[in-house]
Amino acid sequence: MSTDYTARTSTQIPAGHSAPFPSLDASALFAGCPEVIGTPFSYAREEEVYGEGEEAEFVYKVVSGAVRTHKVLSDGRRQITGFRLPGDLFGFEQGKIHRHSAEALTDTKVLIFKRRQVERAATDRAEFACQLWDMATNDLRHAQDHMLLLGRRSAAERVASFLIDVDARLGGTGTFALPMTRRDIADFLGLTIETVSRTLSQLEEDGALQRVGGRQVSLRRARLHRMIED
Amino acid sequence: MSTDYTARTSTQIPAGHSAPFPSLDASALFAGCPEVIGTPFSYAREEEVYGEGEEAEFVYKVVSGAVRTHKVLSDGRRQITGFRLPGDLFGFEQGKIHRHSAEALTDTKVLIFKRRQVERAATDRAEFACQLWDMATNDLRHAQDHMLLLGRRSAAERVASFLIDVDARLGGTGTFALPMTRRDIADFLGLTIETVSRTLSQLEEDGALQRVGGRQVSLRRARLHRMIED
DNA sequence: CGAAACCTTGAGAGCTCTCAATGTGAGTGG
DNA sequence: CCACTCACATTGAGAGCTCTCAAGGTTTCG
Repeated sequence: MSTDYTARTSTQIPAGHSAPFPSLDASALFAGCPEVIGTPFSYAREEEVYGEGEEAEFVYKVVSGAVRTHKVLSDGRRQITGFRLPGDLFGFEQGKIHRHSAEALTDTKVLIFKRRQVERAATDRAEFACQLWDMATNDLRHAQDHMLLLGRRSAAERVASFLIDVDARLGGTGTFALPMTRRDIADFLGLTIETVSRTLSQLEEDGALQRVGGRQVSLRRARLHRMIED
Repeated sequence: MSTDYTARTSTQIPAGHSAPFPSLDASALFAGCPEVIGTPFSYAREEEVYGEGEEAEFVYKVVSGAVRTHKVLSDGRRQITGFRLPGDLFGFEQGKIHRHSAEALTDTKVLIFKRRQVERAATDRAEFACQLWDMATNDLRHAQDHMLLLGRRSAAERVASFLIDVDARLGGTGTFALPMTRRDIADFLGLTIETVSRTLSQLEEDGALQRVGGRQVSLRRARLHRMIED
């Protein structure tokens, strides 16, 4: 079985797909801005796109593959704040410095835009600035949903919610391969890898999903939805 | 001793104060937009400003007092996503519906703006739209910081971090009265009121702060900072 | 001064974490 | 093609942190 999640992702997620949790669909964002040209670039699996504290010189649009953004504490504890899939934009900052890190989950292709060019375009064209605003507001909504998950939901609810979200982003068929490791899932959900693993086993035992190998899952979405109630 | 936190807040936080965690300072946001007129309005302590699911017809700017925004699950579990103090703007949504609720912590004065007017102004004036974008990006950064807190920090770290943040927003003197209840603190930090209370007692025992009554605190900021290391 | 809301403290339970061992799958080299 | 290796995932046992339930204390406000 192939481990080329990049290929799988790019076939299952059309460029115009409306992403359920991170960014607003941005496939058309730069369409009317010929002055904002993206440069194609590639990152290998696990390669860093940018690190916390670096100058925020560019913004990025995922073409294929997947990227995680996260923050870390000095003792290594890590919180993944989001996964970016094809069509998503990321790398925007309020100041000049990146306040989080970004790494490629798999081999990933992106378009790179000069931050200053984007800001210039936003300053010149209100419609464009409004799209950026809209995108940020949408990201903020997802962040608030995730705060509720991290602050108030049980491990089973977190995992069920996560599976439903990933399914929706990967086409909504109910059957897919998780494009990230248990560690990434754990660091996104505020759990340990052992708890994620145990919870998946429990969900399978309860008939809420089936697994093939470590990554491939088939969800019984009605049961999972019932577990999160909201 | 007075419990008029509204008055205390409004004297300790100048209108132009740069807020450390929620919104970008927005004191001048509508300055150049005479067509966007805010209507003064007041809310009593514990009064709802808007509820989740309601149409998002207005946006709000705090003049005095304080507001909390939160999400709730059907069984009552609540996650406060932020506290809004004078100068802060809130109530923006990506769609037409509020995805969270907002309530006044204390008697609160706000300026209300018609959402459609704000959007019109953003469409017309790129500079204005950029300010809104910037504000949303700033909110997003704080949301990401809070995800790290909720997902990966211990109760002691959460409380210490919270106290430092509130101190900074209330003037940075190290001595202040908490403008919210233990329940609000707990629901912001993803803890129970008992754990918040126990943690405060422990911090006092460790010499990291002193308390007078339930709300007044004096921080030893160096010690608190040492506890969060990041 | 009295009532109600808020806060603190205690005891025990439970959920998740830690530490450890075993199992599984993908890529590699013989 | 198969054995090997390494990273990843699962499972178990016990500990620990936070929660729940309960009682008592404190503050606020009428």
